Amino acid sequence: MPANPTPLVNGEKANRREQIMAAAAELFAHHGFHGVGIDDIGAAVGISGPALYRHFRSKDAILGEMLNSISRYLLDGGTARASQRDEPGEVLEALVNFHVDFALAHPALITVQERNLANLTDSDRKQVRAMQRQYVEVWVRAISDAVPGIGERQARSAAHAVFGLINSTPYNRHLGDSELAEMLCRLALGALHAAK
Amino acid sequence: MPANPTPLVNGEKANRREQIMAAAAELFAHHGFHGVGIDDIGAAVGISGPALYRHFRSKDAILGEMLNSISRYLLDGGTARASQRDEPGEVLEALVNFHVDFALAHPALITVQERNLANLTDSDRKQVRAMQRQYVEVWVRAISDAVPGIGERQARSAAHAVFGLINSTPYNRHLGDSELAEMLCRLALGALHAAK
DNA sequence: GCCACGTGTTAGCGCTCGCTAACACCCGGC
DNA sequence: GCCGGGTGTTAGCGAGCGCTAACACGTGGC
Repeated sequence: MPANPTPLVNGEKANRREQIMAAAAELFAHHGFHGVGIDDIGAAVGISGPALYRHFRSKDAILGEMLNSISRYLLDGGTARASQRDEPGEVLEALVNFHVDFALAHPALITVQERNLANLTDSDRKQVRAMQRQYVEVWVRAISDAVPGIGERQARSAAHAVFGLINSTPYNRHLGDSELAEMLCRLALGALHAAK
Repeated sequence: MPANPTPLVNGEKANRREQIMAAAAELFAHHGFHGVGIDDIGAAVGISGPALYRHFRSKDAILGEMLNSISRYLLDGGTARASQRDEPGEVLEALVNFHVDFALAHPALITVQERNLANLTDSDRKQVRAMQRQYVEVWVRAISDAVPGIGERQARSAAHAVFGLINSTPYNRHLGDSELAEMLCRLALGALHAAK
């Protein structure tokens, strides 16, 4: 993996902005965007309510930045992995591994991205959707190349279905991480090979 | 534009309660529970806000009844189909078909059930979770029987993953219904056969 | 020593929310 | 003819929301 300076969100000794984003991600994932108050987010990082406005322009901006960075991370990582390999089967496997790793490492972000598109500002939503579409296209190409005789629309449906499969990590805590990762990869590839 | 999906327990002429539940399902699916107001739900069925309280005790009660009826429908349908067949492969196939049919017919309900468990009353949540757990157990048994050598925890993870796959229908509108149904069944069974 | 700045606080605004109160109308049964 | 139950209306309550205002305090540079 090429050194990616943007650490996405992780909660330890990050600076305040990143702390806030991590806490907000957990809260949004659990209660939904409208179910979380400014005060809740503040309390989760040990400051109180309005102090957030020293770091973000608005509550919408927190969600906007969160979804933008997730989409960008997936799109960049996906295109990199797709262009780095030649054999169609390998490309698909690399994409599956990449997405599984992300879903396992950041289940809250997966949840937020899946559920809260509708709560974005118009302009944020436009940007996020654009990146999501491009990410899907990376998968569609990979699937089309790896599964002989599959149509483009079938490939797109299969891609969405496999996202659903992999993104089940938030509900899927019965196995250890590495065991679950292996299982999800096997399931995803099994599904894709049965697609045509 | 009242897109009206046929209510779960379909009385042929939908009475007010069912109308309200259907409208609320669409709205909850799109905006999230806290993103929808009483007035929005009322407006969607042509009455205004507080008139809802002639039919439901509270906004929570609407969600509670919705999730309860979904869970009950899935559990009843799943157990029926599982007990009606003998061969393990057939049981699994029947379960997949059943769940796919439901997800295709009621994408909004699938979305709401997936996202809004946390917004339920404590007692409602307890009931719904109990039924969901039982439904998962039906699947776990079917998978354990049909996939030789798979462990129980692996089967549970596979079940959740396949739910995620099938429940992708809300994002998956590129194929016609019957084509998508066939695709999802094939993907789900392909995944499950690759589970061990 | 002092000022500018970054980061925190509390008070409170304007608005929306879920819900109740009070009232209005329709309609079937006696 | 009238009464009562079912279903609708509008007005308005108390609470909670996102956000701003006004102020406090520590720190580094001159």
